Amino acid sequence: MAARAATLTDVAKEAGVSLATASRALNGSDRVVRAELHDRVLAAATRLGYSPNAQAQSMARGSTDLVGLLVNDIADPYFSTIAAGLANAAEEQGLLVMLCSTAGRPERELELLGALRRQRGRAIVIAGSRTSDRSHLRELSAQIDPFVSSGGRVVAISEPKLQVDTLVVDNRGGARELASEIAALGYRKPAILAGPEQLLVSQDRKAGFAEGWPSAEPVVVADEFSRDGGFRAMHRLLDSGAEVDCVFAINDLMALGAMAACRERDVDVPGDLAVAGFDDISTLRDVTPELTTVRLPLTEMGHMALDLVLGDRTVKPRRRKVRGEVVLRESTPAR
Amino acid sequence: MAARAATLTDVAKEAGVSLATASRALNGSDRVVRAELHDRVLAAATRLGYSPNAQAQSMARGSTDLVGLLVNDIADPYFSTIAAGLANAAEEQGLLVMLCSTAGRPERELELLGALRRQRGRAIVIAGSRTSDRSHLRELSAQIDPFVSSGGRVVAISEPKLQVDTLVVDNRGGARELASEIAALGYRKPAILAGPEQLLVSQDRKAGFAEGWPSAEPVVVADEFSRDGGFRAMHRLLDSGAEVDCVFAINDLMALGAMAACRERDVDVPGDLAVAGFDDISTLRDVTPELTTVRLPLTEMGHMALDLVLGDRTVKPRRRKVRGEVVLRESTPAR
DNA sequence: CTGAAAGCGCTAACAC
DNA sequence: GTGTTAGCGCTTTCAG
Repeated sequence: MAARAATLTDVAKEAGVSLATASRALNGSDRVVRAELHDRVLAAATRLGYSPNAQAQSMARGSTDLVGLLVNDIADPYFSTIAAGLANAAEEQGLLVMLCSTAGRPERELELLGALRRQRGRAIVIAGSRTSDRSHLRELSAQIDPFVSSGGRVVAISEPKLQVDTLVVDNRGGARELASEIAALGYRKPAILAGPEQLLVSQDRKAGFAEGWPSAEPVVVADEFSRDGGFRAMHRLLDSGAEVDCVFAINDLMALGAMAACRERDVDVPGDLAVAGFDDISTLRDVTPELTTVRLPLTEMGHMALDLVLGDRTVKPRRRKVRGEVVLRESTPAR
Repeated sequence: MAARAATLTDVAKEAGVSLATASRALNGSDRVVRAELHDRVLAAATRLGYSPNAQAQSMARGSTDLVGLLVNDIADPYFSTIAAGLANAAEEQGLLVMLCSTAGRPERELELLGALRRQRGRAIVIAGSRTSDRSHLRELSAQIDPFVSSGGRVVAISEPKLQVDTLVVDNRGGARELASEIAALGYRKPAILAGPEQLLVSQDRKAGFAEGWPSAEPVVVADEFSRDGGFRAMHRLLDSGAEVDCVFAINDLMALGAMAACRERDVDVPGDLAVAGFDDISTLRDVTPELTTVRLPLTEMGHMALDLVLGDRTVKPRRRKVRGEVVLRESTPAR
């Protein structure tokens, strides 16, 4: 019934003090309030079930305790792990995370970025891969630039395409190393299960793998950046009759789908075909055969992103490189 | 440099109109603004890179576009899938999700709930399981009650322990059915890998399974509610030498850990031991052997939670039951 | 140490 | 149609 939440004015009245005093007592201002009044205010606040209005506080103070997070799909373990790292780091600093998920539609990025900007968070973390779409990039910048020049901060976890601080994932290097390690195991005929053409992660990992492979040009099949995409891509690869002895799926989820497809077609992994992924998603560490992959420190990346975006701002667009570590497991045995 | 973001006043001045007109042009108020002025305002806004201040808007309007989400661990696929469903549903309604993750420390729930309350969101979704800790429950209520009675809305996805709208997951019924279906397959000596004693999910699923099992009392080993917990619990179960032909892990993650432990000890699943889980986490649908489990419509639950919490509020604490569906797969073949 | 009052950026009566 | 103005709940000078 009580349609209205208790305000600071209510508390002040209840405690018989001024608004200013109530404010000072409830939040550690530099001014000190006499112990007796202090207690009276606190008691009144409790009695009224008072909770400060964060919106009003940020208006008055001119700053918020929010940080925005923009991801492609929060259900994807890649992003949810980063989100977890970020949420923890944010919590340590007393910040709240505003979550936006484009649910796989990169067009939505713009709109959601706008929503995040309106919230006037201290910082915005953009965690999805960039695409090669130049006009989209321009539109993003049109949101980002005014936000930044009015004191907002933005960090991207991706390819360094935006003029903002960036946690640059070394996709290319990781894939290159993976390729050469797999080649060293004795494989000769590689295929790549790629994601959507415009996604830079996909391009970079694909290019890196090709670079790292000593001789043959890998066969490439592209599909969605998901378990189902990997499943379909693998089926198409098998249908094509291409002669292949190992498959690099652009991420673990696709690798998972690929292995499922192999199982369905009675292709033995790794007997008939070796499979490798990228990311090292933790829930996938127990699949059989254990998946060779490139480990990314996802949780830590969440932390790092916040550190970067909240850190010293003297240098303008700062880059921080994140390297992956090749983890060879059962799915790519030595031949 | 420009330390200040453009305000509506700036835009109005730039366009040579009044504040009110600028406001009306930028947001579809019921008042109509003459086309020419309208365009002038829009142009000015673009020129200035204007973005409305959501905080100020909510203050003036007296309502926000926020919904809070409180989870135990956003990296856990159970929660991230619910979060994805919720985020999508929220987006459809033009709402933003504020995410808080207790990171496995239920004590933090209180504090985070307070933070969410301060934000004055339209609604708060509490997605973690309740515990049997009565004093904690009371403290939660102390936060929730004033929020609700001042017009806020709260929905829990869990056991109906809080006096708020609740999406009640039928853990007990699901586990009961699972037990009887597994028993019908010919198993005789069950064990349960449970989670922390105080967590009601764990209690309910355990009790349900025991109820559904026709004869023997299942052996119970408890550990953390995670992959590693399942791993350790299974090792302890095997160490104990208990004679067991099937294991019910209280959730899929624990089941995953349990299977990993079996692999390590050369216990064949399902040859030597059948394993079942609960939740039907999507990334785990491809593990081998395929895991028998109870499927929960997690994404949909996110949607439902928002519907429930935003829906008609005439009836006070409403309950909506979510039933799981037993999915028998390779990990529990007929004997 | 305490109180009065001026905003923070915006919306929504209320006038014209 | 458009403009004026009074708040929304809080912090923070500025006086006392």
